Amino acid sequence: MFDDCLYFNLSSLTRSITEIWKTEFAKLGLSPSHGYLLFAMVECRGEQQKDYGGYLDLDASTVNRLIDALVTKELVVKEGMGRGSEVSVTEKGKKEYRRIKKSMESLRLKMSDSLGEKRFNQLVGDLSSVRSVLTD
Amino acid sequence: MFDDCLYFNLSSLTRSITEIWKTEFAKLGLSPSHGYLLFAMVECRGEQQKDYGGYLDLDASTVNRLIDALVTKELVVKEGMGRGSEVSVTEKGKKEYRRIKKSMESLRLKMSDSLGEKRFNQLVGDLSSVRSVLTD
DNA sequence: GAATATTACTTGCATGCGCAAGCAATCACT
DNA sequence: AGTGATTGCTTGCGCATGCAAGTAATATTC
Repeated sequence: MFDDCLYFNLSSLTRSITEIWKTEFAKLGLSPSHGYLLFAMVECRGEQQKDYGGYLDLDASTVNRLIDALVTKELVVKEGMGRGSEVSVTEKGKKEYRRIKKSMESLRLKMSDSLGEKRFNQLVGDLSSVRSVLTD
Repeated sequence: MFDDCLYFNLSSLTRSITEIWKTEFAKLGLSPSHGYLLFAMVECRGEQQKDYGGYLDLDASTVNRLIDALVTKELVVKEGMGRGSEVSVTEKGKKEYRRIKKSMESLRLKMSDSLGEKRFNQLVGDLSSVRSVLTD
């Protein structure tokens, strides 16, 4: 009924894909968001919380809570509170990063297998292009 | 950083698009989900709750709660509870349906304008095709 | 037609996210 | 340096959604 509808297709597909990502990341005891954030923290260490919000396109408050969860899991440490605070990735966190990277690669492979390389690339390209049009 | 990542692009774009849809539907005092459900209820009246779950790709419990919200807004009525219950759209609901339809058309136009007809169609086609591959 | 199995709706709980308001640190201007 | 503005982190709240367990209606089997 809504097969031609952008909103419906996007919402529905996102739920499916999120489910796949969740299952893969559950092996690491993380949600996808937590994994992506930790990944970003390792790749660009020393950034402020708000910068991660930019990379992940998430609200600052969401990033803040994700970080607190990573602290609880001892994957990162946070020194101080509020504006002055600093976060850094622990050794445990760095190990987790490598697993996260593998999970991401494995997911990419899995999707590219099940959709076909061409369709996969087409989709990601489209999404990225539309995203950049909308965030002008 | 995640520009080539399916999950990131999908999640992020869905948040943007949902925002646009929310803004449009807010004019009707509805959320997109409520609007889409009401739309479906008018187009296929007499279905059971679970069928709408199929059309909208939503869990039965979610549909149930959406319906209860529509009842509160007096857009539909529900007779009975539990398995035997029947839902039907009120006159008020049918009027709302026409506005919803207009909103959907207006959004389609808006997106097709800002993305370009070609890119818009490409994206919707891709999403739909990928969705059908994944729900085999 | 009575017992059992299946199905459909409900409800409680959890997760992910944003917004708005609060608070605290830093900056800018004088 | 002092005052006010800005910025960045925090927290409370609300919304959308799913899953799991409960309940009640219907179907199936004998």
